[in-house]
Amino acid sequence: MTYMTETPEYVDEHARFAFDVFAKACTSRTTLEHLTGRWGILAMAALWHGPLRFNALRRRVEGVSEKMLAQTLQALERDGFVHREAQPSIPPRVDYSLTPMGRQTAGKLVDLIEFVESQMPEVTAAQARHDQAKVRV
Amino acid sequence: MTYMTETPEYVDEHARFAFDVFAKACTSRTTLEHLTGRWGILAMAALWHGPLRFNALRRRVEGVSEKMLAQTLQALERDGFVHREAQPSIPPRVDYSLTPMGRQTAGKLVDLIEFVESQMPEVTAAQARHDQAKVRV
DNA sequence: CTGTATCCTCTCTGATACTG
DNA sequence: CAGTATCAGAGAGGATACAG
Repeated sequence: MTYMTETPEYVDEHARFAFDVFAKACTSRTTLEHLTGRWGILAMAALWHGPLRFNALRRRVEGVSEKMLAQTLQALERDGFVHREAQPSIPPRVDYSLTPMGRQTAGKLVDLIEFVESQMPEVTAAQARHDQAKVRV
Repeated sequence: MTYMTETPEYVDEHARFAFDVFAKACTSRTTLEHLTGRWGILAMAALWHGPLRFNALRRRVEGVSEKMLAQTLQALERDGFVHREAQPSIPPRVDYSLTPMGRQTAGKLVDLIEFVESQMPEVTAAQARHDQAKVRV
């Protein structure tokens, strides 16, 4: 599958770089969505500092249902970002943790979250400006 | 809104850091979703190397409908990541570009995309292992 | 060209109930 | 505790038509 259907006419060195970056994203769109989806990014961030059991994870990611958390974790496990370790005991105990690859990825996600959070005052200000401009019309 | 409803008992320095990171994400969940949503991240990446007009952007983000692209851009513009410049000419011409804040953010998103892409061979291998293990059951 | 408006579909999501 | 199964609603998303 290709996202890029045409090459910009004004391709310079910088543009060529970006073009490649974007083209590469195509093959990984699904995986990327698992990571950046509504619950994926939160689950990864929650696991960032260490392993968690299913219900502990659920409590940390406020608002997630059992179903969605299970679904999210299954996708992330299949992609190799999350490791699932079940102990065949009664009651069952399952620990979720990040794989080495998952850990690197989570680091970048946390970095993104932190950056966005640091910009929230500016975001809020921008929203206010935008809304006020609309009212004037 | 709070995502964290309990403090882990085993909080050490590292965990406390992660805890804070995660707690901070709460206030910016909506903004984060605009950026990491299905079309948001692709639009940001597409604008990474320079301004684009509406339809050029649409062609670069394969599969996006007019409606969703317009919606996505409006959200990103309102949040202050994207600048929209319309020329009152016939036919109309509208250029979209990243604001300074948007540029920094897009950099992190592109970084994430590139990293995930670089891990795709491992992801694919993990998926194959996972699927094969399932079959055995 | 750059959108907006409308209708319609379909997936995502959450609540509930149930199993091992 | 750690899920799975099922159902129903909400909202994302797409196709089409139309406006400026």
